Amino acid sequence: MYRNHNCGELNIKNVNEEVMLAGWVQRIRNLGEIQFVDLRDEKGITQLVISKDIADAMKDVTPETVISVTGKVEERSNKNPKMPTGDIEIIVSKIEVLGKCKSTLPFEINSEKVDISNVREDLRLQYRYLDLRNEKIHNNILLRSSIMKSIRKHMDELGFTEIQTPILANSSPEGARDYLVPSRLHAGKFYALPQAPQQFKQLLMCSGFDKYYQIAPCFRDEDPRADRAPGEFYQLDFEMAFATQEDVFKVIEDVLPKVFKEHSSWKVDEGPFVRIPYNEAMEKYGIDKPDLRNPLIIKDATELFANTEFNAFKDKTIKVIIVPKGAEQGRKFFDQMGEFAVEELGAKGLAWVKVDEENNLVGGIAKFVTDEIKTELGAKIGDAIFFIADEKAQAQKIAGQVRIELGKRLDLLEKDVFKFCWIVDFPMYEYNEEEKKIDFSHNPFSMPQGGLDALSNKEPLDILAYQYDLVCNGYELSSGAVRNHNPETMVKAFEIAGYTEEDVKTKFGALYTAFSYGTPPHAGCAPGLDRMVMLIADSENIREVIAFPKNKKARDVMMDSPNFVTDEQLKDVHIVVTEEEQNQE
RNA sequence: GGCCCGGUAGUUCAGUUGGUUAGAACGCUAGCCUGUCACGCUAGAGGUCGACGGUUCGAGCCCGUUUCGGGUCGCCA
Repeated sequence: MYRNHNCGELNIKNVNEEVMLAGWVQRIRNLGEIQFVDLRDEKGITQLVISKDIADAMKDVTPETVISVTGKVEERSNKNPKMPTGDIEIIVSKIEVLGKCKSTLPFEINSEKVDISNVREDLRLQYRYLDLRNEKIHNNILLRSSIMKSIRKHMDELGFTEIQTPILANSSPEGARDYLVPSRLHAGKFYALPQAPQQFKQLLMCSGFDKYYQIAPCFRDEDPRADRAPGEFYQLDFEMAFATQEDVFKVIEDVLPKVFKEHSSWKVDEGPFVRIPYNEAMEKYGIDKPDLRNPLIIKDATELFANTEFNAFKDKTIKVIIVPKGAEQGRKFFDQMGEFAVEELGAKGLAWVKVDEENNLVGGIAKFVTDEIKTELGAKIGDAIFFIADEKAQAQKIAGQVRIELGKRLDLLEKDVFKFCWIVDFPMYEYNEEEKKIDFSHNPFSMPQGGLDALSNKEPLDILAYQYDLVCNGYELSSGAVRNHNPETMVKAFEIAGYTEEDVKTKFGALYTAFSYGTPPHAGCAPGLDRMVMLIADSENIREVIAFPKNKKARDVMMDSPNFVTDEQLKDVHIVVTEEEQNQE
């Protein structure tokens, strides 16, 4: 009816065939007696030739108009080697306009003159259906589909069962803010969209499903970031019965390298991935999601400066970053790094020295750095050394950010490679300075290392958890844990964070009760799908890999959502909106 | 919620110390053009300079408020 070929498949072998093509007009080159039209569909572009005698049919045809054409395939006299279909063209005999297009578009589509990523993002999101015609972003969505297929294939091969869990779920007191859904049948009560299928998947373990997975939608009402989607996102959520941390690692180390390799030409780390204990990560990288493409490593020099004369270093934790060939940099570079550290990071300063060609310490704070210190740190001829002095946690954090910035400014990152690592042994608890109490540092359902015994006998802040993060190129791809499947241990773990047994029963009743009916030890993980696609697509903006993303304020500017609803609808769900609230818009 | 950056033609941007009628490129419209493929040439249309208020003889530009958008910190078990 509309077409018998797509726009990407005709070639020299089809010459003389009578064909029908349909698609979008990408460009019209009108030379008077003859017009050339680039016709585009998802599969490619084919050049049409419109002669003077049917030029009338082009009257309503503007770029992005949808047409169907009939014509004969001919070999081109001027071939275009840049196009897959560049050997042929279609001598058009008939044009049918299937969908007219306004002559002025909100932005140029598939223009080689304008980079779409420079166009205002809110405009692109308002006309997302047009934006998705752009090849680059269109391909991101196709890539995402292909990645999901690949994930399902490899998870199935490992014996996982895909199970869907409810979207209308319950509010959970810990963690992110919930998206609430008012109940019509139960006045005053609310569902919540799941922040993750956490409790459901643990219950599936109790039910005897051996290996569960799902590409699961998750909803969190928190502010977004460039790498964090507003409102909703997807995870490859999985959980395994009778499994240890290592069993979970093996699954990831099998599936992810395959998925990445199938979709990228970059080098991909093979399993087993590097394991870095949380404390070591904070020491060496100053962050719990280190980018291992960056070769710089933070060293500790607190002991070496124990008797220093330099006031800024007295009684401080001293962190050191040695930059090979850093001595080549001029004064300006060191000044700008210092400016960055002070202004952006809140550092008190950023001290530095160079090791010159005679192996002497010069510049910066050279007079406070002894040769002994230089030797102990392993600094060599041509190195620059940066020093960060502060309270321990702050010094780690600042050094971590300085390390990242040095990597950027000196272009030190290894190219075209995906480097994975596991951050393991997260602390179970952390101290909440504001509320002066102990909080779960990560996931309250994690198994503490040492179990009930550790909870009963160790300092809470010293207890580690079987809790791990998967990191790729500086992005946190996933959290995961061996779960706490013992009701007694669960109650004790929550007790330390200030919850009573009654709280646990009320808030996590199903899980608590289920665990008393025979639940296997289980463990799992949930890599973020959007971030995976973003990494593979080599994009720095997560909205570029989501078909219809919300903006920074969690609004869908295309559908104009969220929005007011009718009084009838409100009445149904027993909600009263005050005038004041309505006027705020 | 804090901090930073931005809003000028359909799009991307320029706009000097505050001083004629606010410009460029691309796009759009019209005309010319038979081998283009980022076609070319000629002409034209297109602006509440985000909004409001202030300073000034005079504001796109300075000041204040506000709004919209992005980045980041908080937040994200």
